[in-house]
Amino acid sequence: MKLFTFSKKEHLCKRNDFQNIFLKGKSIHHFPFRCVYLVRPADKLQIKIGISVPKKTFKLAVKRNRIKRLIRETYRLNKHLLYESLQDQTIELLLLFIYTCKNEYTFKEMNKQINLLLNKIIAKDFVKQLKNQHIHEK
RNA sequence: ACAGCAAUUCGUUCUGUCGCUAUAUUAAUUGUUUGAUAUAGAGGAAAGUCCGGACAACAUAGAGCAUCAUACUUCCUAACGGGAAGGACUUGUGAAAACAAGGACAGAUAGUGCCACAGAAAAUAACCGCCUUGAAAAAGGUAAGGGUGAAAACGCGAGGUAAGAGCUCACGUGCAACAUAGGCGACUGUGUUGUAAGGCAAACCUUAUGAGUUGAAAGACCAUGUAAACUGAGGAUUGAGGGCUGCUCGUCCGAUCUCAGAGGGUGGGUCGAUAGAGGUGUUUAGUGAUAAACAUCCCAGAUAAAUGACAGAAAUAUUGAUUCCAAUAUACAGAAUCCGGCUUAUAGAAUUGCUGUUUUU
Repeated sequence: MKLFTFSKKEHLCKRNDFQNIFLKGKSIHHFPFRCVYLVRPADKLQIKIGISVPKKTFKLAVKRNRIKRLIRETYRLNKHLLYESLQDQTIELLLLFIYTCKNEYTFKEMNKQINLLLNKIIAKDFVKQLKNQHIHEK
């Protein structure tokens, strides 16, 4: 697998997925983001992400597009961190990045923050969480 | 040369690396897909969603009322509340001729209503004044003069009269009708006759013309699903109920019906949907909007939503420096069924025209 691609498979596309994330997901805060995540059992490692920039803080579509593209680009360049560390785990990981800052970040700053955020995510023990979820459901 | 106004056009460019979406070709794969190569990939406003159409649904003719929109003329257009050319009006400049700008430019003699303050009175109006009658109080006549106001008896002169008054007349002004000349027409010129107490329709309203409603989340097909399924109630041509226009009528459907309830499932794909009232160029017709003919081109198609990021160079502007340097900035803004307009936002650049100032000849 190539490292720096970002195709449609890795996008969140279904409306159900979004609803599920908002209903059941847990969140990590790392300024300027709020990251909501949801773990599901699966055959292989699969990571899907969505990006959301609220209309309240950025009223112009141009600015929202710009921020989305920056986040997507920085994720694309940093996502190998996630894949390398979670290689062996058989889970489906849904991530939703919500941009909460009111100012625009430059590429360099964004890159740095995304890097830190991904490291935070890696530190979580997803397998354990999955087990706990199963127990709760039962 | 500079500044201002108006109109039109454009609205950063190039290279490299890494990505995204679509299409075509090709290789692999049962297939879903994956790889490689090539090509294409936001705007003048894509925006506001304000008008007008195309398109689709509402089984199917229609009528009236209500409601909404429009309102000088002719033309353009698929259509328009848009545009072009013109007319009258208002405003500005000007001695005039003329030039420029502006817009909800039908009706106030169908009716109702309103007209702040001031003023006697704001629409069948007499306060002061003037005149007549009368002893007086008062009554009557009078719109010449005064005063108020945004607006008050058409202006001015003569006749006339008790005083006055378009009461009469001359010269003008406005309005209406008719005739006549010009113009397709709005309208303009001239003449005759009549008439003379305001304004507001961006108050209701009247007249004329137009509009069936909804809106791509329209709609069609495929897949999934026990899906024309279950329970209860209603109802028979003497008409329940329904047919996506607010009401009335008409008309049509009408048990494979309607209403209510409980519970379950889907919420995915393909089409619609990108070759069009298309673009570009030339010629012809027309004052012009625009139309016709010929040639040529194919030019975004996403769906939690592609069209990007980084690095370097160039261009332009500003600031600092002072001689080829440095720093900063590069507007408004992102397609979502598609077209034609309107409106609003917009750094900067170019062209043309007009006006002003300065310099030179």
